[in-house]
Amino acid sequence: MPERKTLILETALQIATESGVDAVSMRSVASRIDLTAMALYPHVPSKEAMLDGIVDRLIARVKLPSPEAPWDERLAELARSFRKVARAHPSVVSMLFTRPAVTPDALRLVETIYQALLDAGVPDAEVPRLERLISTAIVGFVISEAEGRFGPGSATPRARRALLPGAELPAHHRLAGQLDASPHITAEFEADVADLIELARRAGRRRKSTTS
Amino acid sequence: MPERKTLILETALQIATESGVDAVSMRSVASRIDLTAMALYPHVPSKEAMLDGIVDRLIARVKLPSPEAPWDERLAELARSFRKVARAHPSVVSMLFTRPAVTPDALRLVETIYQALLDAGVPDAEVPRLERLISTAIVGFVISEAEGRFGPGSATPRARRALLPGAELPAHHRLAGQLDASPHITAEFEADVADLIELARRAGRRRKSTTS
DNA sequence: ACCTGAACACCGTTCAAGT
DNA sequence: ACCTGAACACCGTTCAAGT
Repeated sequence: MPERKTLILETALQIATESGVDAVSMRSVASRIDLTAMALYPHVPSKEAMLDGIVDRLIARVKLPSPEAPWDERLAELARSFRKVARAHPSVVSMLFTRPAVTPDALRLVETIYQALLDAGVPDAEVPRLERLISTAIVGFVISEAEGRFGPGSATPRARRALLPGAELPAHHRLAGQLDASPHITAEFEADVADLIELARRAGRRRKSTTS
Repeated sequence: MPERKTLILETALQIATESGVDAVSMRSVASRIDLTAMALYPHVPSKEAMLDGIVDRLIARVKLPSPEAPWDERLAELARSFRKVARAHPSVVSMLFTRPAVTPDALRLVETIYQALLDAGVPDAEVPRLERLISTAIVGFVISEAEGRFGPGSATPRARRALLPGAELPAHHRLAGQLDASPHITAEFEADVADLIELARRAGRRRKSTTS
């Protein structure tokens, strides 16, 4: 019987991907599978639940890294495949913080990160915090990318600077050269991932040096 | 003439804070200041613009740190005062990623971070990326906190684990003791901020060791 | 210029009715 | 059990009309 529910949620994900989350309505989803809006209610109790379900379907698409790889490679691979899924469904990504999925698939993602951090030698007491920091930074990056928060966006860096007198923005002006160049976003993602892995590595080393 | 616009946006922020973003409508905002919904349009071109404006008003509340403090203290203070504002308006916080403010106040926040990173000795070429990483992690934390993504939330850690057979979740079970204890969220925030500052410090040292 | 009230084309959801 | 169609109480926004 979960077949019907999955069909509804996949249809909702499809509409969100094509036309944005705002285009998802009980009526629009129902009509695509030749039903009326009210026919959805036995399977999905509310629109809120439908939006939660869209996020679930997105999470389910993320590929887990091979458990044989070294811990830092596992973290990097997970981050990359997460970003890949996100880039395929940009308008859905903004719901990742506000509708945290509590599903087996979501749990497996967290388990993968916990395991990597343990293998890095991070003390048990620090693992949950580091998992939250890393996943928050990765999800935040991916949302920012999807929403165009990076890149010029609506206002070019130059136009932005013009909002305030130059005297108030010495750092912006010193960095004008960097800011006006459009950033290589994949390189930036890799550098962020490397920095986060470095934090984990340091947390692992701290333990070892205390232990030995 | 911007008085009227500010009144409208502050009213919208007030309603969002009291009753959630969903309670903000052209009609609800207008009626609180004894107008009809249509009377808002000369000042706010659309509801989307009104939601953008709510975020602007939130950003405007963030206190900047004293420029005399050491760079790492400035970063930590900015993060803390940002979190303080966010905690006072939890339901508004989720819009921070999706509606990035492009206003003088928002610009001053970024300028403060740029300046701190430059003072830390971070090479010009790395400052924009580190600013984005730090602000993404901080905003992500604050959204997660506001949305209850940390803390037990809807499903307790124990209930979460029950979604999958134990054999699939060795790390979760090893960490059960940590996970079942409710995290001290302010301490976690401080630890995250310290880790992010540490990344900046290392980026600064890397430069110095190359230079000398 | 600023505001109103009616109207339009949507919503999510409830409910009585059908098969 | 599953689905429908009408209805309710909302939306954002347009438009003609008022002052």
